[in-house]
This record gives sequence, structure tokens and C-alpha cells, in this order.
Amino acid sequence: MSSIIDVANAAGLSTATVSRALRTPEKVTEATRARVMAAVEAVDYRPNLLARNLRSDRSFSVLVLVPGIANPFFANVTAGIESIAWRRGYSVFLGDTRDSRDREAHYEQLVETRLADGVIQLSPDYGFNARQRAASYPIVHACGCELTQAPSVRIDNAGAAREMADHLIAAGHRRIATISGPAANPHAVDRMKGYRAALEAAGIAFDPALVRFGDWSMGSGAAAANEFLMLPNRPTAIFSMNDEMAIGAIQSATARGLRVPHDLAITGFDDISFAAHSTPSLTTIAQPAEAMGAKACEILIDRIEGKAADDTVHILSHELIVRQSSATAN
Amino acid sequence: MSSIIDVANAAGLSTATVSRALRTPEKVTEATRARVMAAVEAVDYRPNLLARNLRSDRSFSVLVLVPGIANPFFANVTAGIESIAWRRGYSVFLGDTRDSRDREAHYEQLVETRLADGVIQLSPDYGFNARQRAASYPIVHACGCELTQAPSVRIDNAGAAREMADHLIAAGHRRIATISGPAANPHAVDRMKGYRAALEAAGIAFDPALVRFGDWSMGSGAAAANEFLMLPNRPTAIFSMNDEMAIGAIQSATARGLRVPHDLAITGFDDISFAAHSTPSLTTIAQPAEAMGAKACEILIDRIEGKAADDTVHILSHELIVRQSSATAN
DNA sequence: CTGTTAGCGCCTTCAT
DNA sequence: ATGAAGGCGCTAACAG
Repeated sequence: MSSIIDVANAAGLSTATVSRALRTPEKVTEATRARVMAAVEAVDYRPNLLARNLRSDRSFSVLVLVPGIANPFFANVTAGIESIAWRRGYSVFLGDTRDSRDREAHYEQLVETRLADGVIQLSPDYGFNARQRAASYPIVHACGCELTQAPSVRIDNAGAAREMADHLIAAGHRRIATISGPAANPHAVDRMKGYRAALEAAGIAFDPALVRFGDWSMGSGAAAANEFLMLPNRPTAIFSMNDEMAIGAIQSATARGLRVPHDLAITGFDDISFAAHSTPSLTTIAQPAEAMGAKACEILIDRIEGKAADDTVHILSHELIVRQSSATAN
Repeated sequence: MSSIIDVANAAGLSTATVSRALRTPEKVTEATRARVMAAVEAVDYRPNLLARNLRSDRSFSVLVLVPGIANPFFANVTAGIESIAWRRGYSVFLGDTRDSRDREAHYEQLVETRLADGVIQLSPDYGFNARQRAASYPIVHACGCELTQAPSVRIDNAGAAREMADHLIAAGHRRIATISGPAANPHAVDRMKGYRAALEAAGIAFDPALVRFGDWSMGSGAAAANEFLMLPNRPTAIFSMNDEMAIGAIQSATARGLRVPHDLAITGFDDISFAAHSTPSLTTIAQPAEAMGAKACEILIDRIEGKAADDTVHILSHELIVRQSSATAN
């Protein structure tokens, strides 16, 4: 593997000149630049970025901490991150935490050992927030909750949930069940607020029997729906806090011979690609997943490079997408 | 940021001894080891891995080239890769090629510039295979096709497609349409072979009118199904070459008032998580996505570390999963 | 068992 | 505009 020394020898120049010709061409004669390029070609030179990074104490890579890359929503956020990182010349380390605090901590070592210049956190988890305060390196949250501190990107989860519940109420529903995420999950907490606010505004009493906590998986959504449907006075609508659980709920309802939305309306949250193609298609809240990742990545790299230190909470806009699963019965 | 020198000073030892105490504890006294540990603690030392990697000319990271991380199947393969990389102390760079040759080439620079020790390729693309031959660094294919060279991991795509078509034929179908991936895609080519072999064995003439080429997306599956269903003599079954297109096909069929599987059987390929929860649930071929990624990663790291240079094609077993979408009519 | 020394490949003063 | 020299932080000889 040829080094810059080989190029220098081949070109009859010093390594310093070669370095300059490659990195700051304007500081070098047109002629020498050509000589260097020829030499690079001749010895098939590729800079050793390990060395360059050591020298500059920068790695030009960012770490993305994702609770699970197999989750389509997070995968989309990650895709948004990658697109910006790519454009700005950074690589991305994939840190799949699998919701494990231990794994998360291990991955943070990548930054502390100089292998990454900063991190983008996709989990809204509190614990990490707390430690973040003490962190000496740049962190940006791409999927924040109300309590997430700046710099961060998020949507108005409570507001979006409120809109969805309002939508169901407007369609005439009074018994609206909800399939929440894990009780302590910040996104679930925020969305629960919106759900309850909508009920209250409509004068509908909150009924704990109409709340079940899933784990965001389709199976847990199916199980929750089954329980709701065995209730003596069963709900006429189910507001699920993500699309996967809603899809599971549709499956349960259909298996019991119920027609969605005629007998039971079901709504999701996120608008993953499968929402538009489920049977029936799923009414949901569209989150700008890629844009959230992209924005977070822009902010992070700006920080890393010492540009304007954005210290705000960016609230991107969501959108209620009405599809078949909540269409007004007729 | 404290360096090994700070630790050495704090402990009253040389940097070499500190390094040894940390990396090869057995070469050092119990007592000095304790002193070093205390000093590490005292100055809050974290090794600079940029420096270590330069010294050893190794990066302890692998690059995964994935056509699109938002694709659930590839996301699962990637998760399998990450789990092994994690276990063996490697980090993973996410190289999302978005099916672009240009992006792929750029990402390969990570290896050539010493930032990654090897690459795992998820695309079965021919072009890359060709270049691979000349590559000077370790490459392993995780989702190979028949033409993919070793070392690689794959399933028997033709065999699996054959099984699926046989399954439909056994259920009494004679007009079996197929929604293929892009015509030149190696996986599509392999699966087409199996489809045609099954027809031939059953004495069913191959009908080009029953073949449509999608792009693996749900939308393309829906469009293809629509075309099939407008045919004067329409098919009674559709064999889709992935689950997404099958889900799109279910949507089209249902929208036209057809019942699946009663009026039209539909099958997929991959067994992504949504296959089991679609309405109706989807008959498909289960590919061991995580295991494929994991195996490929094991092979790659073994190569990197100079262990047994596995130079074989690993064919993992698939499984036909029969669900509602192809249940025998009754 | 520990210390001294050298060098991985690059870039950046400091000279010229 | 170019060259010489030093050093980023670490570890692997080589001595002792």
C-alpha cells in the first residue's frame, strides 16, 4: 500500500508539497499539481485516513444510536441521516442499541475514543437525556419528546394524537380505545396526553378499561385489540400509537369477523410505507421521518464543525392522513 | 482530553508499561496494574483509537453495502451483521448505496483508505462481483445469487421459488401469474427459473402474459396485479417475488372486490414481519435474514483476522410458510 | 517486569 | 512556492 512518501518520490517532490497539492491545490503551482496527480496515478495512491484523522483529531463520522434498525420508522430516520452525512462527507456508524442501556453505553465509547465526532440519538429515552447533560461531545436528538432538551428535532406528538382523537370523535365515536406504547415511553406519554385532552374537550369520560400498553409490535397490537373486543361494551374505534400495532389490531378485528372501519375504526401513527398498503389502508399521522433524521444530522455536523451552534428544539410538522380504516361508515 | 502520557505521569510509570497494563495485563505486575488502573481513573483516560488503529493498520470496523436500509429484509440482514460485529468487537459503517453504482464506489473508499477492514455486500449485483475479483480487501456477499462467487451466503432462490409454485399447483392452480423483480435482478432471475421449472414439470405452458416486472415496491405490486386482473382470462394465483409486492397485490385484489384466497391466491417471498400480520396473512418463503447477515459477518471477520479463509458458498435453508393468502379454497 | 526508542502516515508550522 | 522537521497517541521492538 503506497503512502504519501511514495508519491513524493515518484514526483520528485517533498511530502509536504504532495499534501498541499492534494488538500490545498491553490497553494501550489499548476505544474507541480499535475506532477503530483501523475505520481498519485502511477503509484495508485490512496490517503490513509487513519493517519489523517489522527493528525486532525477528527474522524468525519457520526454515530447513530437506533433502538432497532429493523423498525421501519427508525430505518427511515436513519436513511435521512445517511443522506446528509453523505452529502457533507461524513460516514455513519450504525449503533443498534436494541433498547439496551448497556449497548448504548458501549456505543458511546466510539465518540469517547475519537472514532466518531458526534452522535444522533433516535430514542427519546430519559436516561440518556440525563447523561447527555454531562457529555462532552455533540449530541442531537432526532425523535425527541416534550422533555427532550435542545438541540433536537421532533414533531408535536401530543398535538398529533389530539388531532387523531378529534378525527375519530368527529366521526361520531364516543368509545375510543387506545393501544399505547410502553407506559414509560416518552412518545407514548406525550401521545396519551393528546388522546386524553381530546376526550376531555369532547366531554367523554376517560375509561382506563379502554387503555392497553403494547410494545410497538404487531403482535402486541393484535393482543390488545383482542382484549378490547372481548369487553362487554366494546369500543367502536381504536387509536393505536404506531402503525405496527394498528396493523395487528386490524388483523385481530378481521379474524373476529368485524369489518374495518364499518364495525370498528382503527388508526395508526407514523405512516410507515405499509400503512398505505394495508387492507384496509390505514388512517395515520405522517411523521416526516427522513426529514427529521436529515435535520438532526445537519445540526450535528454544524456543531461538529463549529458553525452556528443551533440550540433550539425543531418541531417539524406532521399530517393527519385519512384512509379507509377510519372512513366514515356509510 | 487526557492521553496515555497523562496516565503514565499520574502513575509514575512509562507509557509503554501503561499500554501493557491495559492491553496485555499478564505481562505486568499485579501491583503496577492497580497503579495504572487508579491513574486511568484519576485522569479519566480513554484510549485514542484513531492512534491505536493507525499504529496497527486496522480499523476494527466493517462496511455494509445495502441497497436501501428502509427495506425491511435488508434491515434484518443488517441487524444480523451488527449483532456479530458487536460480539467480536467491530463497529459497522452503514453504506446505503440506494442502488447507485456511484455511491457504491464512493463507499468502497472507506476500505481503501483504511477506515474499514472489509465489506459485506447485500446486493447480488453482477457489476460489483466483477470488480470484486480485483479487490484487494475482504468482501463477503450476504444475499448472493447463483452467480455470486465465494465467499458468500445465500439461499436456494430457484429451489424456493419452485417450492412455492409447486405449492400453488398442488392447490389446483393452473393459471399462475408472477410478479417478478426487475428483469435483470439476479434474485429475480433465479426465482424465475424455479417458477418456470415448476410449470414445466406440471405440464403447464409458460404464458408471457402472466409475467410482470415490478421494482420490489408495494406500489409496483399493486399495479402488476391490476393488469393481471384486467386480463380476459385472468390468473387464479399470483406468485410475487417479494412480500411487499404481494401486499400491494392483495390491496389491488381486495379493492376490486376479490376475496383472497378464495377468488385469487397470492404468495410472497422473504417473510418480513408484515407478512404474518397482513390481511389476509401471507403465504411466503421464509429467508433467514438475520442468520444470513450474521454468517456473512463471521466469515468476513475470520478473513480479516487471518483465521480459516472460508472460501465456500453457504446455502442456508429457507422454509415455505403457508398462511391464509393461499389456503386451499373450501 | 519495566523503560527507552522508534515509527505508523499525515499535515502544518517554520524556514528558505 | 517548496522543503525540512516535528508530532498527533499509541504500541512493538529492544534493552536492561
